Amino acid sequence: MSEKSFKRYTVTSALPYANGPLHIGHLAGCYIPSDIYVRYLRSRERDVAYVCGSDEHGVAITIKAKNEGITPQAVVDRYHELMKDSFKTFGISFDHYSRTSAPIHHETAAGLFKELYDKGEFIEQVTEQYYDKEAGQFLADRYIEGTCPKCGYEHAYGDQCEKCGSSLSPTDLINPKSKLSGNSPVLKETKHWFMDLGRYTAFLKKWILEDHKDDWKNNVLGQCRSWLEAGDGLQPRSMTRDMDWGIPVPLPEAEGKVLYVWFDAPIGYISSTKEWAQEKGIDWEPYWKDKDTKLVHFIGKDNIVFHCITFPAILKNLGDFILPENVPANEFLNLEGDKISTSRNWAVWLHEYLEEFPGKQDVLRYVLTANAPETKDNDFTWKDFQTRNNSELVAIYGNFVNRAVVLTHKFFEGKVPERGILSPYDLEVLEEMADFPEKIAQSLERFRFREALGIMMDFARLGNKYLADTEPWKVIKTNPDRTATILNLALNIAANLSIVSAPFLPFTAIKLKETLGLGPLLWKDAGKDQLLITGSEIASATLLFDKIEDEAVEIQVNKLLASKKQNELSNAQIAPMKDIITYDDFAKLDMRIVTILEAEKMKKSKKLLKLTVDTGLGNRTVLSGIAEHFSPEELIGKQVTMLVNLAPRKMMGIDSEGMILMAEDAAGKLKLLHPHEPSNQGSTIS
RNA sequence: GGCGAGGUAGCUCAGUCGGUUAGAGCGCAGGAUUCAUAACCCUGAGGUCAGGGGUUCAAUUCCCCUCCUCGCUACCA
Repeated sequence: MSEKSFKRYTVTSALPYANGPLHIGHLAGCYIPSDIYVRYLRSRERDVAYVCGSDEHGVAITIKAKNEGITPQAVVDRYHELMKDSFKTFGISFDHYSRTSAPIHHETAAGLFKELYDKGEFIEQVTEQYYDKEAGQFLADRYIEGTCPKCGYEHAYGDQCEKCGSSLSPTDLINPKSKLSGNSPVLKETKHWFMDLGRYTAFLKKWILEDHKDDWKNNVLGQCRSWLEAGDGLQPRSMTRDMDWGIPVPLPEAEGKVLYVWFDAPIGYISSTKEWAQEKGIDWEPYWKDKDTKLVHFIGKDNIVFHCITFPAILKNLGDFILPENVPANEFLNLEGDKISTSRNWAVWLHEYLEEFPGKQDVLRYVLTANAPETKDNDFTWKDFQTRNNSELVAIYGNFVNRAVVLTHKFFEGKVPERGILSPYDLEVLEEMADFPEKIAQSLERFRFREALGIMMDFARLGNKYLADTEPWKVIKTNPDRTATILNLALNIAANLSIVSAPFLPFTAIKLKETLGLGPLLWKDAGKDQLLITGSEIASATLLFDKIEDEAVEIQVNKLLASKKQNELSNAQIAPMKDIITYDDFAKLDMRIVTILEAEKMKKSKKLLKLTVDTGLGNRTVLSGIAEHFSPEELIGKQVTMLVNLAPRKMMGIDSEGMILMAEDAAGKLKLLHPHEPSNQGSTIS
């Protein structure tokens, strides 16, 4: 298979779900690798359609909309624009970025559903599902919560108990509750259309486990095997859902039902291709139906089953569609040791990165490629981000280019010096240089992006070594001609670097080409040793990469720590209720609204403030252990709550005649309690 | 629980269809150097290949067991 040469390529990246912004996990998982791959293919002048789009259906979006009190359309509009914009700024070079709410997608998905229906592909089944009367909708398993029958955990989901890990079905739950309304759902009959995936088992086993056992990634094969060789085999899977958000099922008896989002989402690749072809005025079909087209799906590991089992089964049934040649799924990226989570705000958001690190797209692209979770989950840390920038991009790549350019300006007035006789060492270096493009290409063709990037950096190292070994800054004193040859070669190495690094670092490659005054160059030019015209001017040196200082990294780490703290707060245990008291117990407390007249720090005390308050009954002195939370100035004039009949207590030689009441949050931070509008001094509280 | 992927140097990862001294980058130490963003270049130290058992002349690699991380487990996407 891998030996086959293809006429064209259709490359897809997982459609990002439009219920939140993009983060580094998305990028590392599939957008950066696919973009590198596609940029490489284009450089090789291959015919490519690189398509993607926002995935805008599914129950999660309707719930988000409900929670925010807006329409699902408003949710997806917001995130579609944000994601599209972020991708563009970040340099993900889709040929087309569509969305699943687009009319062309509705038509395409409904049309293909109908085609399968007409072929008799679906099994109709009436089942009983939980229905939330108040919310007026059927509930996905995930949105039912109840007590786990196996371990008694009270917040088990309808599909799984997080505590004991057992898989459940919603009817197993004891005392099920809708997560939408909190009510007890009722069972209600509903009809759905199922694909009988079991019919494809033999075909899928041969296609994946035999035909692709050598060229698909281990993690992908393993995941497929676990489905295909499961004890019960592949089960029929419902392709429709009871919902009002999505693509209506194109059947008269399917009122109030939409296509399952995993039926329609992969078809989004097809409709995106159609939309692109339409705009370009070309035929979309060869990109999906010609046997000479190589279809590649870039996804994260959570999507393997849909791209390797369900979608191929659909394509297979449709008959004239091709199947993916490869599905190079990546594992997951963690962030500073914890898994990335949208709901916990534990993420580096792309749109924020682009604002906070303007012009540093390539740095993130580099770091996420160098540390891509290709074979196992990986960890992104800001420290690593800084180190890779400073000691790899700046010190190796940027430094080499800078040296070559600066030396050329210093010794040859910024003109490409003439090449003279080549030394044996020169020839050796040129020979080595000529091997790099093919080595990088081979790694890229095999989806080994980390490896390819490493080889690219080795090429930059070769440049540095060449300068270190030939020492043009010394040779210039005795032999200007030889120096000219050295710098001519060094500049040619830099020119080559601009070609082979372009898929990984597109912004940098452009800057480098501009600096060297190069025209458009293709992969086939890489390895050549005379890309520059002797005597042509090169621009003065600009730094391709800047150092990232500790402060910039600290800001990011602190931002994450703040998220973590916020999470702890929202998850904090509420203090249990104290013992019941009588009204008489309560009535003994004399609490009043008082005004703080004076406030000063107690000498020799970290915690105590000395306050003078007007209680309406006269002024009192109160010592309060709040100095770490409030400055004296911010307290003066404030009306607060005070327990006035607390027995006086001497602290640091002063009598404290009462107690200011405070609320304490989970983080131990104190908050004043004051009346919502000014009150008379001494107003009682009961 | 079942299935799958992973556990290799301080860190991030290669690798091993069983075979001399297990590799790379970064980090660290030393050297050299000064064209370059104190960068480059050279050298070096660092590993019970998660743990235990087995097969074998030989195991990091194959088999079994245990531990740890992550994913999937079919209505989240």
